[in-house]
Amino acid sequence: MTKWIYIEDIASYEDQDVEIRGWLYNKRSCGKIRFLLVRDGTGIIQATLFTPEKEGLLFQKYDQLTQESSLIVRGKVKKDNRAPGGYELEVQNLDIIQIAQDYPITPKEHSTSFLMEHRHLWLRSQKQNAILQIRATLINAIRNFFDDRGFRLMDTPILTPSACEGTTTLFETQYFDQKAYLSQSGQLYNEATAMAFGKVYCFGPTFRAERSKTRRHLIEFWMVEPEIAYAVLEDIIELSEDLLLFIIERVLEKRKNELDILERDTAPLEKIRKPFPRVKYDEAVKRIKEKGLDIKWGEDFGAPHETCLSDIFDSPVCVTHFPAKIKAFYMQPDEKKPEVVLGLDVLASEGYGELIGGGQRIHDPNLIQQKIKEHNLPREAYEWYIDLRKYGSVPHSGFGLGIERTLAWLCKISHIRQTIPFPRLLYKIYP
RNA sequence: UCCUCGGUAGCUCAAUCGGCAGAGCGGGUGGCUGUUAACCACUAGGUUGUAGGUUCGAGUCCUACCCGAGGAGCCA
Repeated sequence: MTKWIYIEDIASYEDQDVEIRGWLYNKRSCGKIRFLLVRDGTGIIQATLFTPEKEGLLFQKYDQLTQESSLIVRGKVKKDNRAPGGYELEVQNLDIIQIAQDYPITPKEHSTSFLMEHRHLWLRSQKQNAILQIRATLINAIRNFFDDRGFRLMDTPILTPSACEGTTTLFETQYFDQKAYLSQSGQLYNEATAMAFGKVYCFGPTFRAERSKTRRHLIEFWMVEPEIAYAVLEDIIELSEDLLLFIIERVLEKRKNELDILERDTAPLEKIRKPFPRVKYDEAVKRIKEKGLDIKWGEDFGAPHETCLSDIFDSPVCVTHFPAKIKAFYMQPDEKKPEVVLGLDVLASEGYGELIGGGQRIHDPNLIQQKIKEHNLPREAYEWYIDLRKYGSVPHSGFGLGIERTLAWLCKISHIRQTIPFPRLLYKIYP
């Protein structure tokens, strides 16, 4: 029996007979030599066919093969500089599993809408494969980061009885005879688990029913949210720096090949060091105005403002101390300047916008009740949340990191829809 | 939701002033002993998004609708 191996491990099998199970990526011929490009999900290898006479069995099989036909090839692994990837397989034996008829994605350019309609097949293409390999590494790095630092994983519910921050952007669904909503953040629940476990994180999908249609938005996206009891703003600024540096380092180390496939220039990522530049909202507004953009104190940043800020610094930037009225009800006011809150946004470099949003939460029981009232939130839905301030309340802080935006930034790809296997976009839920 | 642009062969696009519907890729057939999105020759392939209208004549002009792309607001 020939050993079944994966293409990513091919280098350890030089001059040995192996079996590869995969699909035909492309084929070429030149006289009495034929080339198959076989992919198996972990890579692509060139397989060569030689036959003295053209009517040979291998050539008959070659002629039948079409793009994305499934096949098993057996042969000897050879080092050869002429082969893409440096290794090729001298085929002795070829089994056709199924002939694919008229595979729609040809080795030519296609429009985005066509590729999105065929997302289930587009995943097989080399660049999409590279992006999602990096996604898996990114998620693994994030989990390792928190697990190794003693954070407890706490899964927060996806079906929730009320809004986290407001009610306009939630997907409503039926929960037997009452209404329920798809979670847009695990944060409020994490404030409860942090009081039970000290430091926690949740990792899961979140849903926003906003009618936004930009390269930075998904309707369904994944977010990791750490929350730490007794932590203040400064603590989570440092945590966010350490997290981003760790994932950059890990992705550069493990996914060099995939970043090459994506033609990602990694120099800007390699240059990133801590501490990141820190600006308070007041100063950020001043810097944006100096660059000639229009913004007034009290306004939230738009996409051009975020791009402007990240262009000024050659690194991710921590923006803090925002006006209270543009931030969520639970944000802790600054003691020295109560009209601003101890919020944190980390903006990516290279114009990729907000990666992280978070801050220090209100721990005073009277203040939290006052804010709930001011924001016209239904008090009965927040009784449990108010309890957290009644029974051993402490200062606490946390943030959320968007997985897809982080991945888009790491890969430097233009649109977030390529960073998740099956993106949910405005009005688009197929496939 | 608003603004801008687009819809022609399976795919990506061209078609001058309103005047014969075209090419590359992919498919099929044949050729080539090291190809790199291989190449060369031949070949099949069309209700021009839908519905109206103007005109001797509409892919092209007008109206409505449908679908898509890019951007804005909001956000991670």
